[in-house]
Amino acid sequence: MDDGRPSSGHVGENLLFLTDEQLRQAIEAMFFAYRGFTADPDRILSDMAYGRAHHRAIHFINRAPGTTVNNLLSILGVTKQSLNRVLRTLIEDGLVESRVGKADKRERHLFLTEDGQALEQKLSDAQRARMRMAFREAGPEAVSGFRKVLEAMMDREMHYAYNRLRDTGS
Amino acid sequence: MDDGRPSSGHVGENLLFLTDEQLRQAIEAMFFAYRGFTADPDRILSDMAYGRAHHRAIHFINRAPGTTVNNLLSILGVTKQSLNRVLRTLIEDGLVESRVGKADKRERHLFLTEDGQALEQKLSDAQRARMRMAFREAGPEAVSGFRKVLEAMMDREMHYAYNRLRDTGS
DNA sequence: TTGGAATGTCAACAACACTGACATATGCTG
DNA sequence: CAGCATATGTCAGTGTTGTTGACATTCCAA
Repeated sequence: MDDGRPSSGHVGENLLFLTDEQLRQAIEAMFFAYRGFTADPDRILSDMAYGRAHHRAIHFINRAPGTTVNNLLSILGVTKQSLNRVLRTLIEDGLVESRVGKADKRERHLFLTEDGQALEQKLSDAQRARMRMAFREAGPEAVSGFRKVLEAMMDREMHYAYNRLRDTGS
Repeated sequence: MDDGRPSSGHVGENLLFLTDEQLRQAIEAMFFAYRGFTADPDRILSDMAYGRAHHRAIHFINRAPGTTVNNLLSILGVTKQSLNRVLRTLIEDGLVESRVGKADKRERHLFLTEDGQALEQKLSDAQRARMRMAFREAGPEAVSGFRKVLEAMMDREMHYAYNRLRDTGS
């Protein structure tokens, strides 16, 4: 293993990229890139009392305003206790509003307040700026490939969640 | 913002992909994909007393055998205290060996033991399997684009680290 | 010999995840 | 209505991973 030769026997032009070594480089690229991906928002958040978990909550509430706690839970893939800790501080600080559901009063629908939207802007501006630069540098065809690979890398349920957001988002 | 139109004024054919909405979708794709990316090793590690930090250390020690603690530190981007906690347990458990440097006896050179290599195999096999599937599904051109975008997304220093590993690795 | 670099260690702390248990309000169904 | 399920919130405890700050040791080099 890891001998730098293709993992399947035949060396076809369209199989060359599946070398174990190539795969490992891709794994490392993913690791380093994700660090860059989160670096800018992390910097902004560390000045406040918030962390990455707050960012994720804010992002998805902004993305799907009125979403329920349960829905957010399934998107974020954490326990309700973990999410609740984050949501509580965001609500206390007036960045998120929690409204009791009309149809089902057990549900809480989550919205960003003006302050919450302002922070979301600040965070996603930074993150988008980096993404935009990377996309410009890599070119349109690369971007399409980038998306394709990422989608293929997701777990099935996450892919569903991703598509649901896509459909309502744009 | 986020109105689904390009963020820059002019709508050229080669700028269309830079819509804020597109960027946001890419951000979410990155988030969901990274979860998938780490899911398999995380599952394996949770059965043992290890976590993601141990995986990273093992990965890069395997990648660059004999690397010094300081070098590993700069790659991983954590404090020496944080890394040391992880390394100590790995050494205690006989997965990593720390040898005093010949030229400079202050330095410790890190190697995986047989057990360490076995675990590394197990972890990276799982991670590569997912990556391989994603690559197969997306196709060679997509893979090239994927790599391009990831590289453009890294911080400068991380890009250097990445290239250093690339050069020695293959 | 003195200063600095590389490493290791101790202590305290914070963010973020987990499990388990329990409470409350609401909705649904028999 | 009674009973069960659902949605949410909360309390307590724990674990991993990160951080600072302080200090010791070892060794190289000027």
